[in-house]
Amino acid sequence: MRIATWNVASIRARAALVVDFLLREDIDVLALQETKCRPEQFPTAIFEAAGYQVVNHGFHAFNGVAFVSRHDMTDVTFGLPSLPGFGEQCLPTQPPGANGLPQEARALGVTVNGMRLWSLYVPNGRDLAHEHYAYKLRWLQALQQEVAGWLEAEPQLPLALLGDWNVAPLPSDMGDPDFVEGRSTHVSRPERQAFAAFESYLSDVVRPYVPHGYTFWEYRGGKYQADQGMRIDFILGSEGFSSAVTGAFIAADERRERQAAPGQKALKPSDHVPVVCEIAPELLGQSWEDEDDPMIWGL
DNA sequence: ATGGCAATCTTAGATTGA
Repeated sequence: MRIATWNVASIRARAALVVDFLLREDIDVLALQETKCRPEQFPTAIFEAAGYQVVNHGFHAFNGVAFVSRHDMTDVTFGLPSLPGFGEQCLPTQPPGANGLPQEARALGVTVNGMRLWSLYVPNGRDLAHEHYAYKLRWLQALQQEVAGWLEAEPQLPLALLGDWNVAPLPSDMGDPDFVEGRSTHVSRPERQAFAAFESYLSDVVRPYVPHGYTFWEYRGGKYQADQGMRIDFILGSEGFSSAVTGAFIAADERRERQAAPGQKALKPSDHVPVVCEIAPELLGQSWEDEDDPMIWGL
């Protein structure tokens, strides 16, 4: 089965493109970020008509995370109280985060076929001197501590964190000349250290299959045409998840501009593209620790 | 070159994104 993540930059503007992608690439479960809508505004019917169930989390026209899945989703978790919030004042529907500021719709958890999956939209940070940057680092640290706790309690858990991490972990992940180490977000040492902290428990399940490739290209300045992108969307898996991954790809073609059909509105692409991994469900929950079992060699 | 592109709501200029 195929599991994917995609920052769609508005699900209402992109629903037809997303459904087309799901069917064309035979995707079973898709984690979405930047849905940019409240739950009742989500275009659920178009996904259900295509055979997908929908779970989504959003407070207003910013942020927003969701899952669409061909398989049943259980244990739906809307956000994590340990994560900090951001902004001025909570809406009536919006609980406070760990710091008392409004919790944002950036984390959604579901369980599918025994896999624990999270759709995550990491704050972008805006600028190294902006309070949003400090929020980003605190948010990542709080999430990492949650993950550590989950895996200490259940080391074999097939867990995957899918989403827009807004960090380019390696120098080769940053191809946008406007982003410079020491001056820009996404490439700073604290952000890269915050990302690396997850790799004590999880591994990037796509990198082994796609050593180089971007997942985002800025709309402005012809950056896609110049291939000045960045790799900031990742699927990080626990051992119990990673050991079931049999392939992966980045659907970079989804960043292309498409011709509008005659009389139709043009379908503009998201500035992010989908990241996909292939899972062999029968391998889920295995771990290197299983290799401690006695084995007979060379007979 | 502090622009440029896209989506949203406070509809026409501000805000957010990365």
